[in-house]
Parts: sequence; structure tokens; C-alpha cells
Amino acid sequence: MLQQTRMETVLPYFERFHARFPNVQALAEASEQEVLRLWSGLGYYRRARMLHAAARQVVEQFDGELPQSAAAWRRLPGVGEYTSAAVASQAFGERVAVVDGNVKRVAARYLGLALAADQPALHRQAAEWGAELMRDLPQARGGSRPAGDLNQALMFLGASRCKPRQPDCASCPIQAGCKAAASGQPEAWPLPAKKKAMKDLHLLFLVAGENRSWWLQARQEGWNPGLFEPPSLPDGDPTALRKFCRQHRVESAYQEIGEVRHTITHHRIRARVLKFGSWDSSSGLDPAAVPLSALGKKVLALAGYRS
DNA sequence: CAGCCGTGGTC
DNA sequence: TGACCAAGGCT
Repeated sequence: MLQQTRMETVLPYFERFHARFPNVQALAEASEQEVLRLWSGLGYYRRARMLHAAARQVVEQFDGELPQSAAAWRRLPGVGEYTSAAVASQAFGERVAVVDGNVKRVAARYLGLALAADQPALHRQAAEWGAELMRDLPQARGGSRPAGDLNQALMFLGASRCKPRQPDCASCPIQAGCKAAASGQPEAWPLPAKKKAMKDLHLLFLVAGENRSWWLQARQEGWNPGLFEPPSLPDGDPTALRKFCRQHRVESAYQEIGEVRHTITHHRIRARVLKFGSWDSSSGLDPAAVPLSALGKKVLALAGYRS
């Protein structure tokens, strides 16, 4: 859950998720839809599907025993260099360095690397720096976890002092050897990344339903795969709308009830919402019982759905 | 390697 | 308002 997502955002999701799936067996036995439902709103839904797949793999292939090393964790779906190092350093005391956004920023400043945050070269050099710090660590004893502590310390330093903007060098414990602090312009590191262009997308949502029964479809591809939303199609094509209504046996009498704006990664979505009065309500779904995307929630809220 | 995937907070 | 960014990983 913490991949690309802040602790404060994750916490309430984690609490609910962990209450429902207290162990790997419970997660493995759940349906993917149930897993997505408890994840819905957190974003990056592929993480949920991969976590679910990993749980099933652990139960089916390893008899429910969790991997005991970074290398073994790394083989699970959804577990990359960062996550395997985070788990193994905290749980097993393994001397593997984490490289996240914080560590990369701290490394760029401390070492004075003229690289942008999204450059693989920065990731590589931050990893080398981390490995070097790991080698100089004292041996673990008496239950101490120097490797895990170092990893958390670097990430916390990045989040609390060595922030992207207005870093607090005065309170930084490693200011003495820091190139960026010495320059007087610590904010100049890392270099500005090339900005990615946003694309505008115009959609049309078709909403029908009331109370506990609404017209919802599971998305198959593109964004939010596996999540439910009211059906949508590209805006600006009346023929497509008529065809869609005919296919789904919905009378094309509707009311335009408003507009919803939403951003998904590099897409800026502007969606008009049409509400239909008559539809085949026998196929209605309860929005509370299926995984909804944030976009789907916005559309339903506009249409009068109260969760 | 480059592109892709969500959402919410901050300034 | 918009740009940036966050405890990344997969294709």
C-alpha cells in the first residue's frame, strides 16, 4: 500500500484491510473483487491484484510460509527492489538498502549529483550509496536492527528535513558532509525533471439507478481494471451514444445532470453525466458491494447516490 | 529504457 | 489553478 502512497493516506485503508484479511491465508481465500473493494479509493489497483496473487502463491506454493530473504520476496508479484529490501531489512535484519523517492533526493543533495529525480542514473547512485552505508553498519545484537533502522532513518530524513521544498538543513544530522547544504541552495537538487504532458479526455457517463441498485459495469482495460463504474463512452459522438443505448436496451430519454472532473495520472478527464430514467433495473448492482473507483464515486455522487 | 498506472496533499 | 510529488513495479 505504501508504494507511491503516503503513510497518512494508507493508514485507514490498512486498518480495514488488515481487519478483513488478518493473515495471508485469509487474503488468499478472498475473491479478487473483495480485495479490490477494500482497496477502492487508494489507487494503483494493480497493486491490490498483485498482492492478492502473491498471497495465493505463498499459500499454494510455499504452504503458507512467507519468504525469509529479500531475494525470495523479490520473486513475488508486486514486490520489487524497494519492497523486498524494506521487508527484509526490517523483518530479518538483512543488509539491503531501500531506494525510494526520499533516499534518492537525500543522495542527490548529499552527494551533489547533477541528476533529475526520474533518471535511472540517480537511482543507481543512490543504491550504491545505500549499499556503502550498509557495509559500514555495526553488527546487529540484542535484538537491534541496524539495517532496518538505517533505511527508515534515511526515508524519515527525506520526509521530515530533506523535503522537496524548503529543506530544513539547520536540523539535519548529516548537514556537515552535504554538498547541497554547503551550496546554500539545497533545493536545487535534484535537477528538475522533464515534465510529462497532460492529455485532455472528454467522456460521457450514462447513469441509471437509485438507492441500492445502479447500472454499473466492471472496467476491463485501461484505467481502473476490475473496478466498477457507470458505463461511459467518448463524448462528442451522438451516433455512438444512440447505438450504446440500443445495445443496452435503454430508452434514450435522459437528463444531463452535470459534469465531473478527475485526473488519472497524465490524463485530465472532463465527463458529462447523463441520467436515464428507465432501464433494466434487474441487472442493478449495489455500489457498496462492489469496488468503485474514485471517478465512479464522483459520478454516482453527482447522480444522487448516497453511500 | 520509456511509458503506464490513482489519488490526495501542498504551495 | 496547476505543477509537483509520494515508503514503486510491470511491460
